[in-house]
Amino acid sequence: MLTVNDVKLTSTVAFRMGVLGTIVGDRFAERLAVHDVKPKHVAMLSVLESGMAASQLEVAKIMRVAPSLVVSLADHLEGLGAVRRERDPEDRRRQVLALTEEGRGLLARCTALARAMDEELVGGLAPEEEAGLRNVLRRLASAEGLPE
Amino acid sequence: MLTVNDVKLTSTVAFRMGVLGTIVGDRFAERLAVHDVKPKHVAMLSVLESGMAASQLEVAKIMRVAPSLVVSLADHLEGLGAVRRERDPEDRRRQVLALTEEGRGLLARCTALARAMDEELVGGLAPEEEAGLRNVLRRLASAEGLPE
DNA sequence: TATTGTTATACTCTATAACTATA
DNA sequence: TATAGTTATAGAGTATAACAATA
Repeated sequence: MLTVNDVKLTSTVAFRMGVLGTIVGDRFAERLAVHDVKPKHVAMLSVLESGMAASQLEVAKIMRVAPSLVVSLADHLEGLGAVRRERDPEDRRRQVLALTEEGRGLLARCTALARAMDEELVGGLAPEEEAGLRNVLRRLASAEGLPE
Repeated sequence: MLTVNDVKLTSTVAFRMGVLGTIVGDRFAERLAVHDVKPKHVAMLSVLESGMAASQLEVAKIMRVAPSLVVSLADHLEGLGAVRRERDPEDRRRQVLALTEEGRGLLARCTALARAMDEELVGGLAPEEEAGLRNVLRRLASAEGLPE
């Protein structure tokens, strides 16, 4: 082959997803600030709501973060009244995290913020383009072993 | 309305793009390590290659990072022989960053890594799904004012 | 004075390691 | 001894502020 590879870095899926992910994540974080939470706090609420994990160590594994980070996330959410820590009577080492009614409301409010961002993000797309994007994101998330 | 909003946070475009962007970005960073660079270094090479910016302050604006960060990125790339700093004779305050041949080669090798990741990422998609994804990512990037 | 680049400093996020309580 | 959680510490990444050189 005599032709050269002139694909630009910035047009690769990997580079664009990384950059757009950072921008979208930062913007989500800014908006979450009114509720005094960060994306990882909301991710934790979501994990608890799904019932996929209850103890802090289980939550850490699902979220792919260090157990020590779960401690501080849970501390903050507990301070907001969004979660309660309950000792497992069968194994008193385990702290079972329980979503409170306040926590469910907080999750709903944060989800509403994400949906509002979605409208801004995909508002300029044709319906079939939006459907295609959602479908592909769902499949990529699934391929990465992410929940839902 | 009596129905409740039961859209899940994890299925929003905003949340998924943020999470997938982090995963993809981290993976790209891991692979770039063999070339002793990080994503921002490669982004800078790409900006220089595009000719959209030359002075460090211009590069900082295009990349949306602090000027002080451009200093350390340029220091590192200069150490690798990928860029040269040249004082602008017309305004000796300006450091014009010039991509070297070595820098072009480095950019090409890093772009090849991104393309290899693309194949893994979209390999499971149908051709029209992949085309749709690339099209949508290009439009979202454009809407965010990103280059290319 | 204003601007470009640099250096010094501090802050955020998160992981690793040491430690406590329970098993 | 091993495990769940916690606390202490450290590192990466990046911004802000102070500074130097030039305009």
